[in-house]
Amino acid sequence: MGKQDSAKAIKKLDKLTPRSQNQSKWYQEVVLKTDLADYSPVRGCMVIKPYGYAIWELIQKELDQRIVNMGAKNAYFPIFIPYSFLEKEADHVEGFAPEVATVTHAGGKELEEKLAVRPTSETIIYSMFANWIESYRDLPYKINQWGNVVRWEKRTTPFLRTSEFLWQEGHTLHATKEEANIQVLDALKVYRKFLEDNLSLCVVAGKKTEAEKFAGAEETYTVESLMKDGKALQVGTTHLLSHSFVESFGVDFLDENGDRKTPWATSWGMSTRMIGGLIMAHGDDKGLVLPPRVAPVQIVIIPISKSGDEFKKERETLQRFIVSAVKPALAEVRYEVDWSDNSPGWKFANWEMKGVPIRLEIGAREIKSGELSFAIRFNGEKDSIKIDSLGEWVTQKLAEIGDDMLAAHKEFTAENTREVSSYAEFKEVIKRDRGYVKVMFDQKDSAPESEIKAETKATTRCMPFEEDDIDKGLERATGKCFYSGDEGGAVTLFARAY
RNA sequence: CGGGGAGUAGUUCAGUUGGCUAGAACGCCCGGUUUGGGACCGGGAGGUCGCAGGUUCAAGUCCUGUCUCCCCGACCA
Repeated sequence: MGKQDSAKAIKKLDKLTPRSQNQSKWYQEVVLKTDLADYSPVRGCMVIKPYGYAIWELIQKELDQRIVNMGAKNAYFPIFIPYSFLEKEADHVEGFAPEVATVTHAGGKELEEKLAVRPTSETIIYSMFANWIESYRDLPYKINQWGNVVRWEKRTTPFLRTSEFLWQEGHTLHATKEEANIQVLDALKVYRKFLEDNLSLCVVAGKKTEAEKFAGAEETYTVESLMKDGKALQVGTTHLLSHSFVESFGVDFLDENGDRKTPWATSWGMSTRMIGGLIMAHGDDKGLVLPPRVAPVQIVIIPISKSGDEFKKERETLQRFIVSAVKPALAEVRYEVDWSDNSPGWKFANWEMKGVPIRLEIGAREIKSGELSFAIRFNGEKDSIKIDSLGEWVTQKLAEIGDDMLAAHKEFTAENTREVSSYAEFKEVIKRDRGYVKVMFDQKDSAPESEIKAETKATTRCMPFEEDDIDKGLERATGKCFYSGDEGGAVTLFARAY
């Protein structure tokens, strides 16, 4: 092996491990090499770096608007919760106790009462609601909080499951159960629409089984998304809490007749896990593929020019061209011009890894012809566009890429949703194809679910809505349970999940 | 938390039965040549070998503890 060969061989090591070769190594490298995040000295916690945080900020901005449009007002509650608060709701503490971090010492002394670092904020929020709600005129009462929570998970992965994560949690109170129910489904609709519009993620909406619902909820709804490796990811949840928490913390109100009533509560949340979903649902061998709406850089411009003094004029011409002819057309767009010293090939590969939706190449050729060369990250399309129509084209193209990515993910999800009628077939499909497996299942007793999980690693993801339409209610079809064979099975999706 | 693997430069790794001033490549900085799919030459900076103890004349290397990461399970947004 010559010197050059060995350098080349080593350089290859610096490249991204192809997704097709080693999924988990790929994921880890994408997160680190694209500068989304870094590990921290504390187990399971990650540092979200500027590129990753920019995605989160774009997510926040858009989602926050939609939440506010549902009538929620933003507020902030403390991260510390008296531990006894968690214990007031038996199911809640039972569900969360194993993963709660607690503060036992502060100010150099042992605390009289230990403090829980919130794993979720229901308890502290409803304890405050008890003071704030007095009359039916105060209802509905809708609060949203952007914050962080801590859950001491046994096994962590950046974005998909971290000890601390950032999220949004909405908490609402309503005069009637019907209203609360509508709120729970409205939030679910907002989540789905948001994920489709902004993250180009196809999701299945549905209701969780008894075994899978939130600790303390009467009903839990979910939006689940299928990752490219055939495993499902719960991207968002909404809970009909009904009277739990509310009763424990003594929240009540006087109705029109002066009668003391208990309001009906809901809560709902989505987290930085969404970013993990983005990576896993859209990424490919070359790295990230970002949907334009949440791409911190939507367009990267690679100037192609010779260096050296004799070409200084050429570079200046190129720069002037970019400033005068290109930049005005990109006024509404997040773009970056990469003037770094790296070679064009390196820049192409690097920005592809970072998932930038559109690349423009601009050199002497483009200046001469008045047509800019472009490449689309998502499908590899390469062509050129007249400089005069650049502005219009960019707006339309970015929207189109978002739509196409969603369409592709919808197709993928449909292709990987399979119906089976027997457990034998179920096991085979889960093992061979993964994806969603649609069955008739009787979920009233949780034992079968844990048996199936133990044997196949697959869990119930949800009981979907009729025709995938949240307004139509859950699928009404019933039949024999594929597992027990008894009547009373309802349409249920299983999958291996993150 | 159980089973397995790993921690040496920013990264990937080498480092012999414990033995001289701990190495390489890539990356980074400086100078120059380059630029349409991961360019090249010359020079340079960068390490208390994860951390804490111990054994020894001598520890990156052996022992104990501990922390973090990766893979597999049980817990989960």
